[in-house]
Amino acid sequence: MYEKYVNILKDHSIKITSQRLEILKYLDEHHTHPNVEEIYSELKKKHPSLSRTTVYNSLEILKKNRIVQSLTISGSELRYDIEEGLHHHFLCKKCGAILDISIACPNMDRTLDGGHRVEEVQGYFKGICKNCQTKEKGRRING
Amino acid sequence: MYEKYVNILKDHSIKITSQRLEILKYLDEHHTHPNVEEIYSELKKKHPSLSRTTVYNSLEILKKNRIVQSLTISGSELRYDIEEGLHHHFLCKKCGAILDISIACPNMDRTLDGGHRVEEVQGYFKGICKNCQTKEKGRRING
DNA sequence: TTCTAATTTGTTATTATTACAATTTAGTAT
DNA sequence: ATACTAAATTGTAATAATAACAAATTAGAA
Repeated sequence: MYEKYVNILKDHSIKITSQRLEILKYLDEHHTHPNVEEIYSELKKKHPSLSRTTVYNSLEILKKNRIVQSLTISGSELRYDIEEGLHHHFLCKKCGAILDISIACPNMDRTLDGGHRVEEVQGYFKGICKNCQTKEKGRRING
Repeated sequence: MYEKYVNILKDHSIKITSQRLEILKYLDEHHTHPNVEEIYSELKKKHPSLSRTTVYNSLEILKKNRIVQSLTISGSELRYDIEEGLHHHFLCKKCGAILDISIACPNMDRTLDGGHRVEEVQGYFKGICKNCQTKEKGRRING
C-alpha cells in the first residue's frame, strides 16, 4: 500500500518514516494543492501524534529532492504539489481553487536568454474558473 | 515633478495624496521589485510621519486599479512592480534579485482553453542569475 | 470657507513560518 | 536480535508579514 511511496523515498536516499509516507500519500491522492494546515489537520485525524513542525520539515526535504514543489500563487501561504511533469497553475479568485493547467510553453525548457541559469519555472494564471462562471450566469438568468 | 503621478491617479479617479505620489514615484524610479518594508523605510527617511499601514493601503488601491502589480515570487512577502506591459520575472536564489524578463509567451494573451477566464498572468523563473554565475567561475579559478 | 467622506496614523491582532531543545526512532553495525 | 547514533519528531516559543481597528487628519466638493 505504501510501497510506491517507500520506493520514492528510497530512490532519493531519504530516511523512511511513517509521517513522510503519509504526507506523500496525501499529496498523491489529493491534487488540490493543499497548504500545510490542510495536510496537517487531515492527517492529524488518523495520526493524532503528528506535529505541524513535522509537516513543515517533511515538505522541506521532499522539496529539496524535487519530489514535491511549493506554489506561491496564493500569496499568503505555500501550496504543495507532487512534481509530475511541468505544468502551470490557475487560481480562481472567487472559489480559491488552484487547478492544473497543461499548456505548452516555449519557455518551460528551463533555458533563458540573458544568461541566467533557470532551475524552476512556474506559470501562474489568475481569474475566474469555468465553474464559477457558470454559477454567475445562472444567477443572472434566475434573477 | 509629480505631475506624471498626479495624472496617473487622476486618470483612475483616485484621491491624490502626497503619500500615494511618493510611493508611485518610488516604484517608478526603482524597478527592483521592492517589498513593503523597503518602500516604507526608504520613504520614511524623507517623510517621517509616514505609516506602514499607509504603504499597505496605498499599494492595495494602486493594485486594484492595475497601476501596480504584486509578485508572489519570493514566497515570503509580496514584491511590487509598476505595471508596464506584460513581462515575466526571474528570481536569483543566490543574491535574491528579481529581474524583469522580456520573453514572448503564447499564453500571455490572457486567454486559456479549459474555459477559465484569465485576468492575470505571471511567469516566474528561479535559478542563478548571470552575475552570480560569473562570481562562481571567478572563485573557482582563483582557488 | 465649510463640510464630510475618505485617508492616514499608530496600535493591536492574526497567521504562516522558523528556531530550538528534549524525546523518540530508523537504520547500521555488532 | 541488540545496541548505538545520527537524524527525525514533537511541542513550544519566537519571528515576520499582513490585516483589523479606532482616532485624528485631510482632499476635494459644495
